[in-house]
Amino acid sequence: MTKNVEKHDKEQQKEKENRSSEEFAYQKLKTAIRKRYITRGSKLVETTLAEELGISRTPVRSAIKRLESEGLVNIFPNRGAFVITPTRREIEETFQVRAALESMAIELAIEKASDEQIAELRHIINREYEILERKAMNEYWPNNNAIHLKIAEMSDNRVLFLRVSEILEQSSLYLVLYDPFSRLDYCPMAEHEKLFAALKAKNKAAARAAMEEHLKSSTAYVYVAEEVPEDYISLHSKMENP
Amino acid sequence: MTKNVEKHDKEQQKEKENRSSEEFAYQKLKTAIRKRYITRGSKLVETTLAEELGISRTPVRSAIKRLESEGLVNIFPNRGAFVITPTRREIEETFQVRAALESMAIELAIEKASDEQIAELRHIINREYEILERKAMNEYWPNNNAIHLKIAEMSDNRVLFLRVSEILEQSSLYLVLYDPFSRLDYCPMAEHEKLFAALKAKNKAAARAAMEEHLKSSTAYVYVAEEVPEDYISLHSKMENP
DNA sequence: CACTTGAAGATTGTATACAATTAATGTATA
DNA sequence: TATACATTAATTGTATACAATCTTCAAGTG
Repeated sequence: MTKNVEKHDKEQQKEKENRSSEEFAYQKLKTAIRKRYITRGSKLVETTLAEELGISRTPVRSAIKRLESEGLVNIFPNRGAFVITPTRREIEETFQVRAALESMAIELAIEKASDEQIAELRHIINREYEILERKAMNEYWPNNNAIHLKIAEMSDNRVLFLRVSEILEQSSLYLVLYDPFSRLDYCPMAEHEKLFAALKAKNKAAARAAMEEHLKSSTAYVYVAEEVPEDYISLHSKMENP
Repeated sequence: MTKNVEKHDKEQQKEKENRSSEEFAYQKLKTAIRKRYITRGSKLVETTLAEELGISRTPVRSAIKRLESEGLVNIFPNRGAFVITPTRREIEETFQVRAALESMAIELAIEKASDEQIAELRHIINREYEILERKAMNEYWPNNNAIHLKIAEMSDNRVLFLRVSEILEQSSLYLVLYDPFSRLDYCPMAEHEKLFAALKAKNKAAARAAMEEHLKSSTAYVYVAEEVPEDYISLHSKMENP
């Protein structure tokens, strides 16, 4: 399950330079999960990963804990760490929380944003069209996230920005985990345009409504391959093991 | 600075039983920070703490990382971990985010709460009067937090509940860190009654307004002993060292 | 046959030793 | 005197060894 983590002794050494081993392990694991080299529910065995990455268990262990605190992994004491398997309910709940944060962000953005920031946002949204034209699907999600991050940044509330970053990372992983072919038959450009229009017009109510609508429809497109029983794994709670 | 962490060899061994060393260190450190045995801005030296707690550096290090992920500590790579010194701005931003989460929570609570849960909430609020009559100040904050947690629980959204728990813990620490005598000349009973009334009447708009008002006035009572320059320490950002 | 029981192996949790980095101190030099 | 540099001490980061715990699976028991 965890064999697909790349391993090229020399190159890895290079990548590792100027980074702590823990940071290195963290990045590798995170991208391995996001790119689904490690599938949902699979166990992260410390010794195996340490060997594959060419470092010791200590930084690997540390990296796994960090991934847990970010909600990408569940740790069961004395039993091991597993990539999350979110339930339908968890996904919906997460998007609901995300909506609360992001709709506040866009309201604040209307108050605080500078013209430069609005222009930058426009630019990122434009890039979305271009990416889809080129069918460069691997660039799609980063750019989509950049749109939401930009809005959070415009709120001029650092704490809010950090919280949005976290939950954005988590919720976009949900989409990835359950999308078997990175199909993306869901194109939110119209919704992004609505967001932008309301923001530019400084219409708070419309902006909030557009954000809530956008995130609600995002949730709907999560493809839950096999319905997971509701009590299967609960985020951050140490229950039974898969 | 970190000398006041208690150390009674035998008792500690007992407390430690049935818990991992890391959990033990985490709890000890957390309460030491909350009770201000370790003051804000002070450095957490791994070897010292390990000796004081009678365990090795490994679990101490791990516990510190956990505290960082919860926002009670800042870690500067290769330099050490420090108890947070939040700026006025950070505090206000945090309360603003908290308001977004909790006002959503109370709206959902109006939809979902059972009569039993409402009765339980009433009970916790009543206990507040009783605690203040007895002047049992050490019971005050836990009970106050219990009120907010109960409302979050009533939302029937586990993800939201966890996020509220986190930010509640963080923001109540802010109050503690800057309140030199645990004076508590601020009595939010009237505000809690407003929350309850709106909840019971199932009036969403009033409930949201009451929550926002309540948290806004809480912020105002944070006593920032010495104004910290705005760029002093930024939460979660690795900048210069105190 | 279902259900315990009990080693043996695998994996996590902790301690400790060593390496790398930073902070502190003292000395030389302009 | 102030500044730059070098040396030393202190602290963090990583590797490895050992201990505790869980999982597995086979043998025994009702």
